[in-house]
Amino acid sequence: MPAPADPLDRSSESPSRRDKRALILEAAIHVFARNGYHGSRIADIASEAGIAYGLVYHYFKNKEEILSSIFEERWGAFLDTLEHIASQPASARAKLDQVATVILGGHHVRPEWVKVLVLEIQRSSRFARPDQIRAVGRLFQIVARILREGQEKGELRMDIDPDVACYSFIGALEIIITGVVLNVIQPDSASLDPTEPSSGEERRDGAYYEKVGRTVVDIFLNGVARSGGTG
Amino acid sequence: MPAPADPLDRSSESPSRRDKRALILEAAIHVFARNGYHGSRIADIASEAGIAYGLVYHYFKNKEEILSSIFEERWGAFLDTLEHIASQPASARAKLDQVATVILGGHHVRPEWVKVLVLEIQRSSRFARPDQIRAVGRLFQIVARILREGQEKGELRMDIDPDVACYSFIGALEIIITGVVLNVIQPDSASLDPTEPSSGEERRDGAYYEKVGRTVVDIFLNGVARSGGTG
Amino acid sequence: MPAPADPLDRSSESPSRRDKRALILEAAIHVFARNGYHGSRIADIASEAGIAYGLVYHYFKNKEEILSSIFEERWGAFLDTLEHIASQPASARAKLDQVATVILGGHHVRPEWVKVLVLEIQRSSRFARPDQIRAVGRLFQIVARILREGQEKGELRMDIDPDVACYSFIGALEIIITGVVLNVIQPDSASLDPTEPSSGEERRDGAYYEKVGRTVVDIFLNGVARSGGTG
Amino acid sequence: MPAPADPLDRSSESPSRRDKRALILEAAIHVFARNGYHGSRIADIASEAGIAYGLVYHYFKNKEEILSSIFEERWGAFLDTLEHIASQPASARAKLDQVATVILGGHHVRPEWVKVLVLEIQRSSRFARPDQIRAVGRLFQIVARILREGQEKGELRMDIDPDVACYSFIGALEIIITGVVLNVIQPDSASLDPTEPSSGEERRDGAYYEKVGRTVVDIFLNGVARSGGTG
DNA sequence: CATGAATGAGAATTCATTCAT
DNA sequence: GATGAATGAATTCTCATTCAT
Repeated sequence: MPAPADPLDRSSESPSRRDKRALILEAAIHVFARNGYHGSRIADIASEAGIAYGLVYHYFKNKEEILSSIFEERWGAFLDTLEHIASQPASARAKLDQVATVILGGHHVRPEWVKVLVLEIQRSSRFARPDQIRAVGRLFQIVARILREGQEKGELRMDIDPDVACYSFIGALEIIITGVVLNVIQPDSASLDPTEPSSGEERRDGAYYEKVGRTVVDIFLNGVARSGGTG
Repeated sequence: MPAPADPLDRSSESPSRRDKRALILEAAIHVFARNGYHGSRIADIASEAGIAYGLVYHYFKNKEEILSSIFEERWGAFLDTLEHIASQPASARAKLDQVATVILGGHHVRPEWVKVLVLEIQRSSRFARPDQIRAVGRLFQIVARILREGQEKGELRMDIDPDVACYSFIGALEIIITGVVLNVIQPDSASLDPTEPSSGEERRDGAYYEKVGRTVVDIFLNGVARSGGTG
Repeated sequence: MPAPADPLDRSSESPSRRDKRALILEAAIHVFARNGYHGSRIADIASEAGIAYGLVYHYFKNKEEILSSIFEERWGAFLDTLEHIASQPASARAKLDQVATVILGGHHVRPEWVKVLVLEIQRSSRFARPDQIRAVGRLFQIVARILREGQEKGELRMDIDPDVACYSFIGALEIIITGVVLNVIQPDSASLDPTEPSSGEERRDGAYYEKVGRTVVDIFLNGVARSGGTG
Repeated sequence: MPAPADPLDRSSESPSRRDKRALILEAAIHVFARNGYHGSRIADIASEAGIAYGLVYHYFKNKEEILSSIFEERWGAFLDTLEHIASQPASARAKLDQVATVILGGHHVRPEWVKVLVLEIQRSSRFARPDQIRAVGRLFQIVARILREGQEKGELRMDIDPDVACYSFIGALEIIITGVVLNVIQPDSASLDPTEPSSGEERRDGAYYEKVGRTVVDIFLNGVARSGGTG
């Protein structure tokens, strides 16, 4: 797999002069990830970014706009990546594999981003603007579309509702991320095949995510029942 | 199925004289569900409970203790119910059916409770004391145990790790609840078989949850792949 | 000197039935001494006294009345003792010796009482009622009277104002008590004649107070100047 | 005596722009003196200083830090002055005269400062951090040193302990200040030689303090006993 | 653009006091 | 008398937001 150009990474946007804004967002992500949205003060973000207190208000109307900016940019990039995956002329299985890789791998590479997206933004969605709700909904739509096209190509069962089935797939991935983020799940070699080569924590986590991703797709496609026939 | 005595309901603890405490918790659940933990003031809880401001502090040390009390009591009851289900001499499939019913039905009957448990507590790493983490972990362990016993009885595939597989099942249910709670998912007749009888919203939601629950279990057991064999 | 029946001690007033009031005062003294007036809650006093919360309000109108009751009773007894000393047909020196013994010894025997009288009441005197002000003033008047009578009997210099001189005497004693109470002064054997017999802390403090008392009276009477003649 | 450049006065530190902090301290001293520490609200201090509520918290962590800042700065300046006096090549008597003048005169010139130092801080064991205790102790050490050097120079009796004797001197001065501060002592012409010229309250108080100061030193040096010899 | 002082609305928490039982 | 639940005013401290420089 050709290093899929980390879809969440925008740090290459030149954090020089014109993009102090990006600097602030980057800092905000770290601070939000560490202390939560409500536990973070503007002052924390400013000092993390190494800039003056009031400057934050030159670039953002208020605290909430920082959060929604993070959402819009990161989530947008994330959706673009998924959209790209969904549009390929590959099998549903291959697409789902890639989706799992992006979602789990995303957390592996940029844990703070995921932490903020999953924990802080989704939770504050109660106050969400309609466009944000819709943006979250698009994730489901994209996966549902993959499934629907899989049905059309005869790869998947016709008697399941793609709009419900997508929950099973996304839910599995999301709960794993949440679990890791909250330290309920501890990615460790314990559940890994010891014959696989492994070096250092970095590698180990990566291996864990790979294995888990494969399992999730496997279960989603084939089910856990013996010989596929209790239904 | 004989309405399994709503396992989350403890309101029968006589909210009369001796249980002002329960009254406050009940009020807090409503308020937290409506405004979120951070958006709720003690004053709101007090007025929702119809008591004086300071009385809240007779029963709870501080705001956070209210939240964790809610968690401990409701989550404990929830786990007890699951434990009971897991201990029955039924098939894995039957148990998973019941688990889905309890989780989705729980939200149907007491949306506020679920809202608070899922959004305010479970997703909040900030309040996570070790014992709370552990309590959340028990949910996974119980489901994993159901799967493991299913394997032992030859009902389920041996080549999947129950500790990972349980994420797929729980994740599916949780994301549905979250979606509904956040209004991303709108339970409506659109995705329902129009031939089923339906009367009023109440009924419609119930039917939706039933159908979704069945689908989730179906997918989890049999997979979405055609004739169970892409893996 | 025949153990002068600890003049501050009223604990023998039978703390049985009719004197729950005394019980509360006793408890209040301990609590005030420990935490200061403002740092003490009615609840603390009640629990120290082993009685119910609200009962305090049966015996005292409010928190302040507790403090002023302590003052009136203890201070009154204290003044009575001094009055008694002043009325004896003894020399001024003998009387001053006794005053020093009562004041320093009082602290030795009932440190809490003195702590409350000196630190809490005197500080709250800013809000004091005129009668309290007057009561404090009586201490000075009594000592001044001792001095005046000493002048009349030719024992003391005529060219000093008894109303000012009494400050020198009382001030010396008070600052010693304050110092000990605040732990600025640590009564220890360091400044004691090592030839004196001493056993245990109790004894050591007592000896310290005795020695200090003698020194204070000595200085007050004879001055610190060489051969009494720099004035 | 050429008005010795009021040693406690630091108001010349330009309370203009850069020293908002000093402005707040000044206001706090007034408010504390008027209402006592516990009777003063941050709001009072802010409004006395003519600034916004929250600005106080820009300069001080909390209410207590305001009090201890007052202590540190004023008491430090006070000790510096005493240190200076003690280091002069003068007689013990002259030094004690100056100490009395500084202490009594300090109250005359800046009654609020003394009120806060004496009533709110010195008598409050609750705020006594070790370094504050030590700072108070230094007052005693300085006076004890004056006495010790007086002994070495043959001016003072050798048979008194300077560490105890200093209590007699400081105690006399302190109780006078306390008395005046608490209105137990009313500086008035009553105890003044009516032949001395006097104009207005200002002058009268000054005269009173001078006379009292001289008496205190006189008694401390020569004692009140006739012909210096009852000991 | 940058800075950080200034503002002030909130919100949590405390606790003296009252009151029903 | 006794109890302790109930009340709610009072106050501290926080922090998003504004603004003068």
